[in-house]
Amino acid sequence: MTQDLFNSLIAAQKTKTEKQKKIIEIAIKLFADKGFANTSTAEIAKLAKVSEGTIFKHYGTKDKLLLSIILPFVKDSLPTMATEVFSEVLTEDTKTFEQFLTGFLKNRIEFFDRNKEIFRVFVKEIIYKDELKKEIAPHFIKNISLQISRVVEEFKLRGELKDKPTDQVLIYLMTVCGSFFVSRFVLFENYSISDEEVENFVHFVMDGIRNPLSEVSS
Amino acid sequence: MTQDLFNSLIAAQKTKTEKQKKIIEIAIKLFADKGFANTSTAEIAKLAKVSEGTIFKHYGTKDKLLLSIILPFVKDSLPTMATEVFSEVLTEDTKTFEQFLTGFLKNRIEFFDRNKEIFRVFVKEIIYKDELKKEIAPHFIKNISLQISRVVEEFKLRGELKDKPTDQVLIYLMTVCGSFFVSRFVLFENYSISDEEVENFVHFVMDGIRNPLSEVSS
Amino acid sequence: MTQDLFNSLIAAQKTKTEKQKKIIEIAIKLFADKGFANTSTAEIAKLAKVSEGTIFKHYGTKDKLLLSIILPFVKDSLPTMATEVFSEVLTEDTKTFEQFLTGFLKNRIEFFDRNKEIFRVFVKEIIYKDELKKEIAPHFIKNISLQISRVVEEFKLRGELKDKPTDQVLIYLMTVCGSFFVSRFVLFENYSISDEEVENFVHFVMDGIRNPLSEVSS
Amino acid sequence: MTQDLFNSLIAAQKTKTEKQKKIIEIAIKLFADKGFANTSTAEIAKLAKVSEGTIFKHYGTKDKLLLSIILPFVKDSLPTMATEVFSEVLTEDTKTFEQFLTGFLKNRIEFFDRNKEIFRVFVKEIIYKDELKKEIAPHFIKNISLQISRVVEEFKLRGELKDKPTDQVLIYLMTVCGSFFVSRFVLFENYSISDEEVENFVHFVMDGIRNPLSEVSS
DNA sequence: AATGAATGAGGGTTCATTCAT
DNA sequence: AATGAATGAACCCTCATTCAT
Repeated sequence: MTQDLFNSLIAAQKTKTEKQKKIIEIAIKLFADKGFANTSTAEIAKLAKVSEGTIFKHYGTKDKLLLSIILPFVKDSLPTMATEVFSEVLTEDTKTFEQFLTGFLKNRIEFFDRNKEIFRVFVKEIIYKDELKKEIAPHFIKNISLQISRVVEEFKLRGELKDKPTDQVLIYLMTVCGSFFVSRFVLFENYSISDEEVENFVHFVMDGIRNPLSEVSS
Repeated sequence: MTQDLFNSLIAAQKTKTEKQKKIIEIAIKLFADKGFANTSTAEIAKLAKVSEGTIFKHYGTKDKLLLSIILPFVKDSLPTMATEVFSEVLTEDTKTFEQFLTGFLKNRIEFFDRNKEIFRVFVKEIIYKDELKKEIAPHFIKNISLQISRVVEEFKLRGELKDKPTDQVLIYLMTVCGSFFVSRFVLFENYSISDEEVENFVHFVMDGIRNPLSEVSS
Repeated sequence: MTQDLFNSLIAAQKTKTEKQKKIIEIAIKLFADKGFANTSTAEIAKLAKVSEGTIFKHYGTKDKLLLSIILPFVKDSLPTMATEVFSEVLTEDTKTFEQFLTGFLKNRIEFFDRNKEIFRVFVKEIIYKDELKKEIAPHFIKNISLQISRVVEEFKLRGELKDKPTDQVLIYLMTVCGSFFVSRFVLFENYSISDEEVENFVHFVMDGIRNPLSEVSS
Repeated sequence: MTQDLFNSLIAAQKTKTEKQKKIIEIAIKLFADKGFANTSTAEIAKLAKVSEGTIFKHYGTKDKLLLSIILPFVKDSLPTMATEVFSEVLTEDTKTFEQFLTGFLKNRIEFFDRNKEIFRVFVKEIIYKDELKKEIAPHFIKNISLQISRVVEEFKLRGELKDKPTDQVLIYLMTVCGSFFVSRFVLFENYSISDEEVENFVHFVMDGIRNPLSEVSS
């Protein structure tokens, strides 16, 4: 079982005070809810029942506070997670790419569901902070896409997937899955995803929307 | 030819002064670039070569300035556009859904390309402003999805599309296309989309990534 | 007559508001009294009966406020003054260096007396701000010492002054006069200097403290 | 040989811990460099490798920390020093006031050189702290001037010095020597004073800048 | 219609100081 | 004796907004 990212984050800085934990907890909540720029340190302090000074004692800057939320999420945990994901999802029992994709999505849904708020913070801020967009996002994408591309190639060999350039397949998968997560977790905030929905989604990704009996099929 | 949205916006409030136009122009640029919360009215005033007073004389509030950018984009222009789009894209010559989808994407790409910055403002702010998310987005979505669903049903009847619930197909299409636009126009800012890329994309949407010769095909 | 430096400073930035004048006036007073670091912008605002925002609207930064007090004092006014001083003090009637020195000191005393507080600010801050010490002080010193050295050389030629290297004489004069001003205006704040004191001082500078009849005289 | 003031200061409070010594050492350095108001206790603590608590445990207040640096310098050490100075400098070999003054300056130069930083702190803070200016400076001045005035009077009797009021001579000497030390040790920080410079300086103090052969001599 | 000086609430941040351990 | 987490007042500064001109 993948360990809880949230806890790993909380534990990142050794011997974190109760107050520090509370600050991070509240900050995540507020950043996720109202966005970084619209959240004041005063508000965080108040809700965390901490003086404003304490926040700055520990995190130095509002920006660093944000980073100390996002960085562990991306740098430490995600890669680790990624490996685990594939070892969990890609077992001998995984006979088809369809199985893999379904497993992958369900695994990530469960993961993002558990870390829903940090994910929201991450998505919302990546739009604004160039340092995030230009340094961290690629790091993040490369790591994931590398893993997936191996799976794609494996199943291309096995003949289940079309013999299209792996790049193209990958971009399509990333676009489609990324959007799946973002729309479900960030846009429609309190939306819970059913197994059925996942399966429908996977079906479309695998076979498209065209009627295979249609003579116009390419 | 679809009229330029930007101009329609500019013209919305009749007899707009040169100063007003300049304010809107600069505001769009800055909001798109740095986000609403990170842009100060002082900066807008300075770049628009206008006094701060003038901005507030015309728009009353920074929030109202934002709305006076986004609302025309959504309320006035998009629906009009929508109709035009379909009348342009869905002619007698449109023999297949694939043709339609390709035409639709190309048309929208050209449109968003022309209104790239307002689109960026819109996407960035819809995440934060509940009034946008809860009132305008649905308005927007309903309008578009209504039109598309008619097309989908038409081509289901003609047998080109699978006989899946229209809702499901629609959600898939919206997710996939939305993501296509957002990732290309908002995330990767200076990205230009080739015809080839569109065609590859359409291909995957239509037929998925599975090798049709694979015996596991459902 | 030398124009009032204070007024020239006040007039430096054309069309200064009443509030701006008041800010500068109060800031000079407080900086002179308690020092720059110990004066808060809030206090300046309060005493100047102005909102804190106004201060920053006009001067941008507390540091720039300080500079906008000191720079005009040093850069614009002092050089001008310097020329005037010498043209006033060094007339055909100036028969001796002693006369010159007495005139110079009295002129400067009157000047510093009128600009006592800015002088205090200047002296107090030059100790801390490296930019002042390294850029402005030399500018200041060079300007003055150049003028004085010419006078010294003139009177060396006339035989009134010893045939010592001009540098040495200059350094002594600057040290001694600088100290005279600083001790009287900065250290003992409300001290007024009598003509008699000036004359005694000049006497010592000219002839030293040794009894000329003493046979040990070098 | 005069004992090192620094050590005497360090030893003042008996059984000073290593940490206490380190605190004082760093505080002197920082106060001398950046001034009292611009130095934070946090910085002292960090550089002294001590917790902030420790500083306040020992010194109660940042102000008291300053005093515990300056007071020993003025109250304990200077008077002692003073006596020593005079007993060292004013021996039977001291035939002339010129000799005495040269000896005195060299002795003080050596002393201030060794305690350069405390001297800097003292000079910088005496400008701001009224308690220093009004209580300690006079104490300091009285002590020194008392001693010097005795020497001056002695040499007036011996006929080497002019028969001017001792007060006047004293003020001149204090002004001139004070300035000599302050300009060399506080203003030009890393300046080392040559014997030659001292002798030139003494020469001017003794005999002034006027050419004795000049008929205008008073 | 347009200006720009002025505002004051609030923002992020610093800092001397306290106190439980 | 020493720590360092915590405090909260004060600090410098920003900003949307107002208003007299």
